[in-house]
Parts: sequence; C-alpha cells; structure tokens
Amino acid sequence: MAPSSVGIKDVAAEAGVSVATVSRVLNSHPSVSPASRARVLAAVEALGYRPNAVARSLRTDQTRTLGLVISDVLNPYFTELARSVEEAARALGYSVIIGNADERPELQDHHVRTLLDRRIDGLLVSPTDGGSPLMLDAARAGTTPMVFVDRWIPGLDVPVVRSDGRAAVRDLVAHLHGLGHRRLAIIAGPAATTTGSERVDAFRDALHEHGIALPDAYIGQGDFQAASGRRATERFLALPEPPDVVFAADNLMALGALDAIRAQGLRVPQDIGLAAFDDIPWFVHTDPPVTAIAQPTGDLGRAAVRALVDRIEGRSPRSVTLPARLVVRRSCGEPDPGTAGTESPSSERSNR
Amino acid sequence: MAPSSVGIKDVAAEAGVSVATVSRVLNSHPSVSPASRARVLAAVEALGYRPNAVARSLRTDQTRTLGLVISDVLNPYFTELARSVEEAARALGYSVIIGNADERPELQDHHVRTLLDRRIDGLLVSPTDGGSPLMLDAARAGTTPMVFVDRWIPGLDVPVVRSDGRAAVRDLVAHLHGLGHRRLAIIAGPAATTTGSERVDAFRDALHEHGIALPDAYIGQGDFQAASGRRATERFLALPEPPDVVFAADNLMALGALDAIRAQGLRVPQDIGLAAFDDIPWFVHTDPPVTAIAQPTGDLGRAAVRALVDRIEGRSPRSVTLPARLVVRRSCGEPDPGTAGTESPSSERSNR
DNA sequence: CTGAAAGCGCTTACAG
DNA sequence: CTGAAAGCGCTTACAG
Repeated sequence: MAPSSVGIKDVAAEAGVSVATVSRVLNSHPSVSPASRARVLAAVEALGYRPNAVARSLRTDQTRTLGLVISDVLNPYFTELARSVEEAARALGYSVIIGNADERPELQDHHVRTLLDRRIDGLLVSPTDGGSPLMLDAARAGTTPMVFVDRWIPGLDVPVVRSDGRAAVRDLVAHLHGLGHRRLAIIAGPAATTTGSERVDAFRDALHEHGIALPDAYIGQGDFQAASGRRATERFLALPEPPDVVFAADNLMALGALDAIRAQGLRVPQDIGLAAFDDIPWFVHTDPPVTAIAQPTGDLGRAAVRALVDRIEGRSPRSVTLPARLVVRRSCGEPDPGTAGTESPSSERSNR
Repeated sequence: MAPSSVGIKDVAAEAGVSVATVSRVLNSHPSVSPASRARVLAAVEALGYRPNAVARSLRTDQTRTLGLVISDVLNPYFTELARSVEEAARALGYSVIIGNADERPELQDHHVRTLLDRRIDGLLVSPTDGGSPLMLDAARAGTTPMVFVDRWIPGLDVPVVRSDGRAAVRDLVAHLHGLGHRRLAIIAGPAATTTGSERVDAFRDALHEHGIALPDAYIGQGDFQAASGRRATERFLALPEPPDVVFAADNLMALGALDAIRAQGLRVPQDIGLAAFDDIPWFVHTDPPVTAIAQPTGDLGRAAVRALVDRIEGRSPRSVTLPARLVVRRSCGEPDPGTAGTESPSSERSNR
C-alpha cells in the first residue's frame, strides 16, 4: 500500500534515528554505523519510502536530468536519436526530458524555457532555426551547459555533435551522374538551419564538379516536413522540364515527394528518380526501395550525451563530426551490377 | 546577460518590495497595487528573472507535469500518440515527460519509478506487461492519478482510453475471405498485454464466423517489435502449408514480416498476403501498399489527457473506447473494383 | 558515528 | 495592499 506521502521524517521515526542519518544512508555516505544503516534500510522498506526528487533537487541544485529539444518527433531520424540519447543518459544516471519543436521556433523556445525553468543539468538542442533570442541568450549566458546535436547555431561557443554529409552527397551525385541523370533537383530544408543550407550547398558543389548547374527552379523550399515535400515535388512536376531526379533533404520530405509522384500516377524511377537524406527502415520496403544517405544516428546520440555530461562535470568536450554514407537502392534507376552500397535487410537492422 | 542565478529576492530588492509581493505579481494574485505590480514587472524584465520551477513545485506540491510511459518510441503509432498527448497537455498548461519502455517491463518500471519520484501530477501508461508489482502498487495506492492508454491492466480502478479493433478485424477477415484466402495466420503481440491478446481473440472469433480455424502453427508469437515479426514470418514460410495471408498485430512486426518475405525473394500479395494493425504514412508507399487497421490516434491522445486532467482536478472521468477502421490497400490481393476503404494520400494525411 | 540546525527558492496564511 | 514568517522535504557543514 505504501502511501507515497511518507517523508524522510517518517523513516527517521520508524528507524529511531535522525533524518540526517536517514539521508546519509540514502546517499551512501560512509560514516554511518552498520546497525543504523540496517535499521534505516528496514524502515525504508517497511514504509515503501521514496525520496522526493523535487526537494532533493532544490537542495542540491542538480536535477540529474538532461533536456533534449528535437526538431520533430514524427521524424524517425529524431526518434532514433532520442532513443539513443535516453539510453546513453540513463547509463550515466541521468533522465532525459524530450521537447518536440515540430519545426516551429516558438514551440522550440517554449520547450527550452520550460526546461530551463525546471533547472535541468544540461541541454541538448537541434535548433529549428538560426537562433532565437532566447536560444542565443541561453547559450551565451552559459548558466546551463549546452550541446548542439545534428543542427547548430554558428558563432556560439557551444560544442556541436553532428554528421557531415558532404562526401555522401558527392557519392550520391556521382551515382546519379553515372546513371545518366543530368537534371537534378533538391528539396531543401529551411535555409536558417545548418542542415538545411549545408545539404543544398553540398549538392550544388557536387553538381558543379560534374559541370552541372543547379537552377533556382530545381531548388524546392521545404521545411523538413512531409507536406512541404509534396508541394515542392508538385511544383517540379509542373515544370516545362521536370527534373530527372529529386533529392529530398530529409526522409519526411521524401515521403511527401512519393505522395506527389503517386498522385500524378508516375512511377519511380522510370518517370522520375528519388533520393533522400536520412535512412530509415521503411526505405527498404517502399516502392521502389529508396536510395538514401545514412547517418550514424546511434553514435551521434551517444557522443552528444558524452559531450554534454563532460560539460556538466566541468570538462571541456570538443565538437564531434561523424561521416554519413550513401546507401544505394533502386529509386534512381538500376545501379550497375556489382555496385557496392546495396545491402541485406538483416545486416541493415542488426543493431535495432 | 541575465545570469539565471537571479532569485526572487533579487527581484524584490530591485523593485523595492517584499518577496511576497513579487510572488503575488508572478502568480497574478489580485491584491497588488498597480504601482507595485509595475515595479515588479520592470524588475523581472530588467534582471531576466525566471522563477525556479523546482522550488515552486516543492512548495505547491504540484509540478504541472504529466508522465507518459509508452511501449516503444520507435513505433510510429506511439510517437504520434505522444505528440498528441503533449499538444493536448500543453493546451491545458501541463508539460509531459515521456518514458520509453522499449517493450521491456523493467525499463517501464524504471520510468514509472523515476516519474513518481519527480512527483508528476499524473501518469499516462501503456503497460508493456500484465502488471508489474510496481505498477499494481502505484495504481492501487492511487497517490498519483493514473490513466491507461492503448493497453491496460485488467482489474484495476484506472480509467482506460483505447480503441476497439474488433469490428475492424472482422472487416479485415471478411475482406480476406472475400479474396478467397482461407489459410490465415497472425503474428501476435505478448499475451500479457491487452492489445496482444485481444487482437488474436478478435481474429480467431472472426475466422470462426467464417468456419475457419486458427491452428497454433498459424499463431506467431511476437513482441510488437520488428525482429519478432521477421522471425515469426520465417517460421510461417517454412511450414509445409504456409498461410495465404499474415496479419501482423502492429506495424513494426509488419515491417519485420516484409523483411522476411523479401529475404526469401517472395512477392506480396502474389506469394503471400500481408495486413497490419496500426496504419502509418509509409504503408501507402510500401511495395505493395499495406492493408491496415487505423486507430484514431490523435483522438486517443487527447481523450487520455482529458481523462487524466479530470482525475487530477478531482473529477471522475470514465473510460473511453474509440473505434478503429479497416483501410484496404493492395497487400492481400486486388480488392473488387468499387470496394470502399481505399483512399487518396491527401485525404489520408490531411491532419498532419 | 550522530543529531540539531540552517537553508535551497519559492508560496501563502496571518496580521496589520 | 503589504510584509514577516513559516514551511514544502530534503542535504550538509558544524559541533559533539
């Protein structure tokens, strides 16, 4: 039954010691006699006592809690990131509170504010925009240790844990070029986000290496969510010269692109090719399987937690950049037989 | 710069009033003179003061926070549920802390315990098992208001918000029967979970109405995660008489089933049909599009929050059961032309 | 090894 | 309308 209204005083009374002694036992302070310890433990057990974390936090000024503000929970990439963050944090004795920004700066700020008010020990953020005043203030004040993950805000003294997709994008463009595609379009994320602008830049640069230009009409402005991918793709398809291939800067916009393509009764890759940034399990089973750039999501989450906890505990972590890699499937046309990068489903999901 | 170490005392000093007055202004207590209010507000602004939520919670004995323990974050169904829960909670002035059980009872208990220690105002749970001692204790003690969502634990005085899939399962079986399928198999969730057992029962009952039996060999034991769906399907395929159609009791096991089917080089629906409980955006684009039973996920989340907040505020909510519905696509064979239940992508995702 | 006491940052009767 | 003071449930020097 153990009514949770039991306090440390009740335990002290039951054990016949002072609350100080109870507290010491609970915090495994060395100087407690074995006898007292046993009595306290017995009382704790008997009463079903659980320390009030709120009171403890107020007193110790630490919550053993990390905040994680992600851009979009409906995005499997962030969901996987959140999972690995929670796991790594738990291993170090921290809880994590997740805030979902839904790609909306105001919602992001709402969560950051709430998290800060709760006095979390550290904050992991994947910023939805170029830096709201609140975010800039928080980062510059430095009161709460911060680390950026996936996306970041330039010019701030905050470690960044992310993956670099430049090489993979270059591989992708080489792959597309090899298949004979020349009209290549991209659905970009918001220019204010680092991943939004970087992926376009990397794409443009890679095209340039092949002597291909990236006309404005081939840059669709998306917001990393499905609906924007659909709209951008509709616009591409309405062009006098539609692209041969569309590269979606994240998996949700690729989903939207598939919606748009399907709505027009077109086929992938015969009528138009599709590739995506971020690889997810479903891409193996879409019609056709989608060629994608895979990030080492689990590693990113773990590295981010490590960096943040380093900061919290007074060490000075450095930024971490991990490589992404191209996974070729069939959505841009048949690759030459024997091309590397294809995979079996078992190898692909072995770590789930 | 507003160092966050500013406390209410600093504000009081700056405004030339007592901390009591500052507190009253912050909590919009009526009896404060306009002059004092203005001075306090100015001081708050000048110092960038933010109340310490930990201290406030300790004092008021409420955290304005809801806990949500879901079975698996990697499951898009729960992710969508979590999103709607957070949204509904936020509208009522509550934050929500999500705990991911990963379908593991110990992990579920870990999160429940942590949440209770943090003195959340209410707890929403989708139990991973039939009821751990901790969960039973918490529910019976009633110290923290609780509501079950999706799954529940029988015999407890805790409101349940869920969707009833019986009718939809019957529709599914009728659909399969109409297509000429007679050997129907199911990949079940853990028998200890309500959704695990209910879906098998509904399936068995529906088969019975058509004079079809459900042999043990056609019941694959899964755990709602992808790998188990793969294993169960491999076993089905190795049978002397493999089933015509496999019904996966959730979307992740359907993903696993697709993996297994693809690994054997078989085609859906020609070689074997597939249907799933839970509909997700990707099912429109898999090869082939997957026939699924859709739950009103957003409504469930909202209803769950409403019920929980009712409990917290002293009202007595009743349980809520919403219907699920069958969405026919092509993964079990071509439906007769003109059959209802098919849909366009736009109508389908109009609420995202 | 142990206990009395102060104090973490707030809120809220209570008295004026 | 306002302030002094108590107290939420803990932890932790301090003194013994």
